[in-house]
Amino acid sequence: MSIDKLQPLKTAEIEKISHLDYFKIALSVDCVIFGYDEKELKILLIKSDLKEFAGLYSLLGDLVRPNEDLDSAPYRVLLDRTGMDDVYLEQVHTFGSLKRHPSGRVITTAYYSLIDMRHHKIKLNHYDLSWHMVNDIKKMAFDHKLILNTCLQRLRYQVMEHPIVFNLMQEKFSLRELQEVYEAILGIKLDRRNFRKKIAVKDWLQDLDEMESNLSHRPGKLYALKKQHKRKSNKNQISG
Amino acid sequence: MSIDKLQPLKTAEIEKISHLDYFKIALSVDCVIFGYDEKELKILLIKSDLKEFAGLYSLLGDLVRPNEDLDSAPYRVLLDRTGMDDVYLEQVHTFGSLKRHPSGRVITTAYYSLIDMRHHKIKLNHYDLSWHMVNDIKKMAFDHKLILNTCLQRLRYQVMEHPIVFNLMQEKFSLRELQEVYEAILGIKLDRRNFRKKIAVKDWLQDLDEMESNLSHRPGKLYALKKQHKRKSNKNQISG
DNA sequence: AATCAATGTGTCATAAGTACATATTTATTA
DNA sequence: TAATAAATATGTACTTATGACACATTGATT
Repeated sequence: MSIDKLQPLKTAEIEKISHLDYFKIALSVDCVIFGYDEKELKILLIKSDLKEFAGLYSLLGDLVRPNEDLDSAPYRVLLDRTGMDDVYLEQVHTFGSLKRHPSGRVITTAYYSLIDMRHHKIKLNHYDLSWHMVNDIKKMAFDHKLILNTCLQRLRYQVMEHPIVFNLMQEKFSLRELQEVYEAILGIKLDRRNFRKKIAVKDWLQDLDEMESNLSHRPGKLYALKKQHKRKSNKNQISG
Repeated sequence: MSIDKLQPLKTAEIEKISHLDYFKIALSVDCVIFGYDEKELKILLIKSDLKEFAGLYSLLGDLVRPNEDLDSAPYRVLLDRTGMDDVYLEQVHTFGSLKRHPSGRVITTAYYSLIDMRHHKIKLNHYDLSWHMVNDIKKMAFDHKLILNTCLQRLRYQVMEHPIVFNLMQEKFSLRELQEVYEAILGIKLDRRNFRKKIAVKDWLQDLDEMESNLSHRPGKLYALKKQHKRKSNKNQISG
């Protein structure tokens, strides 16, 4: 069930539960799913089917089920929509202004995720899903543009602190490719020499003693994320 | 109505609303209210009245009302409990594991706040409220120790980036007093000379050309937070 | 006048950040 | 096969931030 499909409550239904005043609020999760392709940061969106938001896209979300942990809900959404279950996911913020959802009182917790698009072109058509360039997005359904901005801000902060960009990369990559991902995320050009110094200090990379191939210029060395940093899923982080 | 007082739903009631499956989850806010006194970081707590947590303390929280913004709820809680309405408040994380509340499915969004204890000793007795040394707290009701830790971590991070400690201070203060607050929050001793350098760079302080008095040693200069940084309340930040 | 207890300040060494240029390697093509 | 194009790989000098550390000064107390 998609949040988009949640219809306004009929008065009778509201009456029925009004003695349980505090169970009138529904809770959802929304996933800001970042991908990377053709040197651009992308985001996975679904066409909104609410008439209020005709033609607009919204984040992938769903109502939290009464019998599931909040932090499990976005994993379920991602599994359903992308078929992936070993993704990086981080809770960012909870959005709960009264008027944010036209169909009723829905508070949503936003998560962001990084996934390697090349491995998951699979289920897209099932659901009207599509990838969009983050930079091109002007307007979205609900308050989803705000949610996107908040998550992007968090991603930009996290990206230099933790080895998370590697969720967007193939197993083997050159330093140029890595730099291009950083540039796409941060939205700025980086100096190649300083970038390499910064990455070298972090000690995240394993030199594979292999080279790129099939390029029309000098190939670069290939690297992989060191094993000890490969915990793509963080299902077992703080949660309560 | 306090969350503590939320009783387990009787089966009949659950039946009545079961067709509205997704309105079975209640949403609350919990406030981690930091104070500072006698060179110690304190936190404002209330005695839990749930038998499951007899003798334990819990955070100040309440259910979010169907007609209030999520981000307004902690302001209401603080106003009710402390009489303050111009406090610093920041949303930190939402906790939603299935088993976190013994009385039913309650998901809670945690906020932290910094308030100057000296101005708000007022309403404490009304509510069984009391200040506790953060360092002494071993066990709390619900998952509130986890929430406290998460908020403390966030506070420690924020404190060097933004001029928020001043919410714990009187209008006029010496650099020594300021350093003591930082030490209490961070839980470490700081070098006086390096601390002063760091603060000087931030350009937060107004030199008042006044001195401390009534000390049995050399008095220090008094400072105040510069006007442009005095936005104690951040009610109008991101929210959606 | 001497002592106590704190304030106020500066330097040096190290680490991190930034701007910037040259030699090297491979594929291409003339 | 030699020259060219396009990218890789790398180092230095400058600036800024961080951390360790010591001494002179002020005001209250004895």
